[in-house]
Amino acid sequence: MIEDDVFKALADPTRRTIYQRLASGSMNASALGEGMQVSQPAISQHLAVLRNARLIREERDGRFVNYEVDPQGIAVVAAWLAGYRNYWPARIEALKDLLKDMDQ
Amino acid sequence: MIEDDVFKALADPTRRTIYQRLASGSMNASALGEGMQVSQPAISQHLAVLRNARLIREERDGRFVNYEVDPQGIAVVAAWLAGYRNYWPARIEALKDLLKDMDQ
DNA sequence: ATAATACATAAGTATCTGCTTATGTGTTTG
DNA sequence: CAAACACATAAGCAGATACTTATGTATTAT
Repeated sequence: MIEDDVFKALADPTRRTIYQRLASGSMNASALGEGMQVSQPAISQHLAVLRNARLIREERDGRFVNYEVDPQGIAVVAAWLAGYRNYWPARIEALKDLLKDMDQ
Repeated sequence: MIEDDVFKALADPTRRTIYQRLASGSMNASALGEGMQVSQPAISQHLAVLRNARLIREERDGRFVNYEVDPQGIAVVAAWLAGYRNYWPARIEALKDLLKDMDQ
């Protein structure tokens, strides 16, 4: 099930970091690895998990592989969340505050 | 980190089912277990994980423990998602369609 | 008081996960 | 062509996870 793949993919903090980086601009696998504390194969494996969940997609460019966000994956989260709309903080401002707090 | 707890908690399909049930009305642990394919201790353990992520909260009532949705947990997901607003399907109708598809 | 009920915790175990090093595949550069 | 590069895959392993059965702790019913 795709919903399961998406939530399992997002359960890992390293994958959420990768996703966040890609959301700020597509880049290749090596660029993604820079500054991260895991090996190249680990990044590659994480990318495979994210891709399988349709959270990202790839486009080969010679010996490079460019990765970018695939809206399909996050749409699953949005849809899931929409089912619990009653429980969201009512105002969007509250969300923005929460976001600010979460930037460490 | 609470974000990590939330996403890890939601990674398990049984826990998402429990959460869904609670979203449709608070109930005690035994009621939650009914119809599910896991043992009573398993349910209890899942509830502890959900509670630790602030996705649910409990209220003891004699020998019963009533569980209900805690908006704090899902607010974390909403906040996370808000950061990727660019990638959501633009119209809420698209979300509703997706939701319909996801009802098996 | 005794038994039953509601739930949590303990301990053990099979499976899953994320990581590593080693190696493979394809592409580009010198 | 040979070497370097970008990335994926294979294999192995330590730790996490989800489950089980057994037992513990309150609370309520008889």
